[in-house]
Amino acid sequence: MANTSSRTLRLLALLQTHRQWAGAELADRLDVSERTLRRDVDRLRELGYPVHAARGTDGGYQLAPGAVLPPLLLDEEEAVALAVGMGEAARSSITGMEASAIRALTKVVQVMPPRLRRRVDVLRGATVSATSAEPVVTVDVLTTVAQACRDEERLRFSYAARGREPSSREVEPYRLVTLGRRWYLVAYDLTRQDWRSFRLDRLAQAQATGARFRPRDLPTQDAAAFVRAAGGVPEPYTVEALVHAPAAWVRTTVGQWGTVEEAGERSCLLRMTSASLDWPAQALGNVGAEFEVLGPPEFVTYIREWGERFVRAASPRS
Amino acid sequence: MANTSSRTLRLLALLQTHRQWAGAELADRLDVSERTLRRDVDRLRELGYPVHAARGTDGGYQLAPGAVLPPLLLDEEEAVALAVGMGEAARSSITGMEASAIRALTKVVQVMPPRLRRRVDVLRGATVSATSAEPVVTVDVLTTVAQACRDEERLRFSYAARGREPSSREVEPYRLVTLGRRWYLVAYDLTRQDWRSFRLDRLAQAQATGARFRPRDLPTQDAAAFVRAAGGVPEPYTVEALVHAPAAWVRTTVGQWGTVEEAGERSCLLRMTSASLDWPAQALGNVGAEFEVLGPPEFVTYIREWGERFVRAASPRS
DNA sequence: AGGCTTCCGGTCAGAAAGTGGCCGGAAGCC
DNA sequence: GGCTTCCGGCCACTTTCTGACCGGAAGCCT
Repeated sequence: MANTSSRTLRLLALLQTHRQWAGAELADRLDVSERTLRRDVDRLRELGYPVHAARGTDGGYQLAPGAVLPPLLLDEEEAVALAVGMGEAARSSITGMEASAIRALTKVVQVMPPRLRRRVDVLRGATVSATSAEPVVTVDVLTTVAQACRDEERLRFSYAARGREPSSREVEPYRLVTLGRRWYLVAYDLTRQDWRSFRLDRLAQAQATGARFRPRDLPTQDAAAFVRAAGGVPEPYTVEALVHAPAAWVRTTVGQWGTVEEAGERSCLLRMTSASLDWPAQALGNVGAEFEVLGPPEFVTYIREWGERFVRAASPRS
Repeated sequence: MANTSSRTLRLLALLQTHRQWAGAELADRLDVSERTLRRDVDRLRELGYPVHAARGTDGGYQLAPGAVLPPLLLDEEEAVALAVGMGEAARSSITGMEASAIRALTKVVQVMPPRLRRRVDVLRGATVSATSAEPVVTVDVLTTVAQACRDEERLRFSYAARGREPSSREVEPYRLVTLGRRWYLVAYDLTRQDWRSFRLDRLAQAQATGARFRPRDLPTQDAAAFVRAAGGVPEPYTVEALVHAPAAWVRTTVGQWGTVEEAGERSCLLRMTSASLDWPAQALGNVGAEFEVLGPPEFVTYIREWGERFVRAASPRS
């Protein structure tokens, strides 16, 4: 405990929690002489972390942004917040960020004591939010699966295919794919002796067996393509509507969830792809402008019902 | 660089990126003998990080969850994802988690090279999503303000009060408050010689001056109460509706964004507080059940207009 | 300007680690 | 039983770490 490396780490932790630290204070906390503290600071600098020092009456040390990212020293609360936030980010975020979000998530969850993990799941449950009532993928499932893909370890889990009893599976995980706001695992099913795709929200008790394997070649070029091609996976809807508002405005409200094309002077064509209809409906409601639904027919019905329901809700009853 | 502490850290980093590592492999990467590696592992264990070791044909070392959270070693991508995710989490999440989310966010941002910070802001811009077109608080503003509160440092910024020209302010920051999906800073304004609350999305070029101060006593008990009491801040709406669906169901869809009370056998009373009306409208739409809006009147109108708009949108035009 | 506080880094000598090599042992897989 | 892997004691040697003392430089305040 009175180690040098431990002290270096503690110093870094201290520098991360307060912006400014007086030398004497730090030396005191670390229980070393000030001379040694100065040497420790030097050590940090040699490791690439730019510790800034100010002299004078209220001088002190502070950690500045630099070329290398120092190890983050989080407390439990922060770690939980991180896990919850990353779970959310991975699920619904900007294309290209999911992978990094999951990597970060995996790193925290891997070292989190179980009691913290439980807290994460509880909090995530509370976050399902109003956006839609889709089944949630637990952090545990998400991270063990991601980890197994990364480390090329076999995976055992129980899978409840649509309407069927849950069955136990053992697979060689290949890739994690996100499609239409859902997560899928592409894997080689060892009992079925074939490639399969699994919806993560139907998967439970995921566990890496520890057995390593050499990844096989996927028949399809691309894991995402495989999921799309694999039967049984519901094709997401592609919704089209003509919105009577400037394209720029629509673009800012809808953000990245759809594509917008100019159509005439004050109108534009909005196209959104989603596994469910509630999401595009919300988006259109948010735009706040007049629009016409072009398709698909289900969406027309959906919007009409929603509209009628709202009109009824706003009419006083006897 | 050939330091012991640096090596300990690198070992930890390696253990975080792969679940399983063979001893020889690790020794090789760290460029030490296997004996020393074993000692390094021991060192980690002494520091409280439980490194699990398996013997036998494909044995190896792996980092297990333990009592202490080891420092997280993130790469740049992960750090960016973390910042984006935490920014989101802080803004819209479960009560009680914002503070930790912000602390975590501050820690990363503090050490992030500026170029990464820019990437974070770009990505956050893309996340505004369909939920609503509210102005976004930049990470920079959020973190410098949070940091200044924490470290009791004076803060200088430019503030654009409603409809007025931006003016420069110097304050003693007190507390960060989130209210109705918005962020406020409660601070003692040094030029005005009085307590003020500032909306973070109207605040720019925030910068800690470096001058420390001893926090004054806030006249109000609670910073949140102060913001609510402070004139000029628009009171959020409190929306009420009678939903004809089981309370449990409504609770799961609406999550924490509202309170649900049983009302009769198959109905419940849903109450939501929000700065804007679009949010509760979406939530009600999502529930998918019949409902009656009880108030306020603006919301009745809002729902009716939304409903009529949807009905029109679903009707074919000539 | 002068006094104060703070960080800075050289030198020294003793104390404490870290290091590789060697080896017999124990645990898990085939 | 044979293989592979981790384990940890021992030893001699090297390197680093540490606290104490110092003169110096930079920044703040009066």
